[in-house]
Amino acid sequence: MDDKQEHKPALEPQGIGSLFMFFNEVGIINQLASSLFQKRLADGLTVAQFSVLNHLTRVTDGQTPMALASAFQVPKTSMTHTLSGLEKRGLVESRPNEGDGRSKHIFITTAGKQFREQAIAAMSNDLGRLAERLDTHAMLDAIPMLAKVRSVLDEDRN
Amino acid sequence: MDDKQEHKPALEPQGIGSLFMFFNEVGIINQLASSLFQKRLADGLTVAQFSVLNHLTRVTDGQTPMALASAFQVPKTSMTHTLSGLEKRGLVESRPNEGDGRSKHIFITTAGKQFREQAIAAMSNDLGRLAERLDTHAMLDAIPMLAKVRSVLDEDRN
DNA sequence: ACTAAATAGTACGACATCGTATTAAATGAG
DNA sequence: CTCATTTAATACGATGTCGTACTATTTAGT
Repeated sequence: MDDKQEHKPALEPQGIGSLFMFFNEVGIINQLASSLFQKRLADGLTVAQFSVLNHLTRVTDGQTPMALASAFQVPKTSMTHTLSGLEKRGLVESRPNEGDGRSKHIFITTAGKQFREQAIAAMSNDLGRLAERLDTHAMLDAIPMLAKVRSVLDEDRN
Repeated sequence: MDDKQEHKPALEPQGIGSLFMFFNEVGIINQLASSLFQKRLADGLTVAQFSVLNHLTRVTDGQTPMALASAFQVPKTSMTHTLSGLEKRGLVESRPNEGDGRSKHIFITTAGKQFREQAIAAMSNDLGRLAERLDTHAMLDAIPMLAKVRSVLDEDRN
């Protein structure tokens, strides 16, 4: 009787260690990739700011700050800070949200599009150099699994 | 003649986009996992500090700060900061490095080991809950690929 | 319509990260 | 042995991130 746990043993020690290893690798990859990208961004732009420009171009333009915060899973206050830097440099512009006076819409500007393209050009050499040494096929195959992990983590936090 | 680039086209646009997507997912997973772990760490300890305790326990004790910085791929100044917090709380202790007066060795203390075990216990519920919804097998299978990406990024930065 | 609760965004403060410069010790060239 | 170079660690400052509190506006319940 008492050899059975309440719910379940959570996870055998080995599995816990392996999951730690997984998140550990993810953390280091993020660190290294971010600092690599950072070096290619002119004018002191951050990776977070570049990601927003990228999102506005590749996914949808005219999003609200809140929608952007949700898309990147960062606190809204972080997004406010990120956007303020972009707006100060004229890479995005905000327009009022008719129908909701609390909110606004963020649009990428012509300068923002140019900046993004120049940044991507600067990064393409790095990506090409890395692609020679990486198993890009395995990386792309892993994207659905990563997306799944992401969405489970997202739903889990309350 | 002039329709050929200097080295190579770096990467076709589609491949670039996919790599961005890969690093994007990695970034968000890291964000969500870190904030989840953070909540379970008592006394305001950071994930970085917990990772060091974990490393000293699971890999090697008595490392130098420089070796730890290399293991986690963070700047040595970040590691100095991380360690100072751990030492202030008595979770690690430093002893002089006989044979090299510039350096020192970092050892986990009994309190540090206890803290780590308590933190892992606090996290195991979360990990178990997540493991029910995740394809942990696919995640573990991906670890070698992640390690490869990590090591290529590491060797690449000069 | 009216008031309470929810929501978008911001202000502010705490702090973790990291780049640059500095100090101290070890290494190497001559 | 001496001096230049390299290396380990730290001090310091800048800044990105994020939690808490606040304001303004919308939504909902009665």
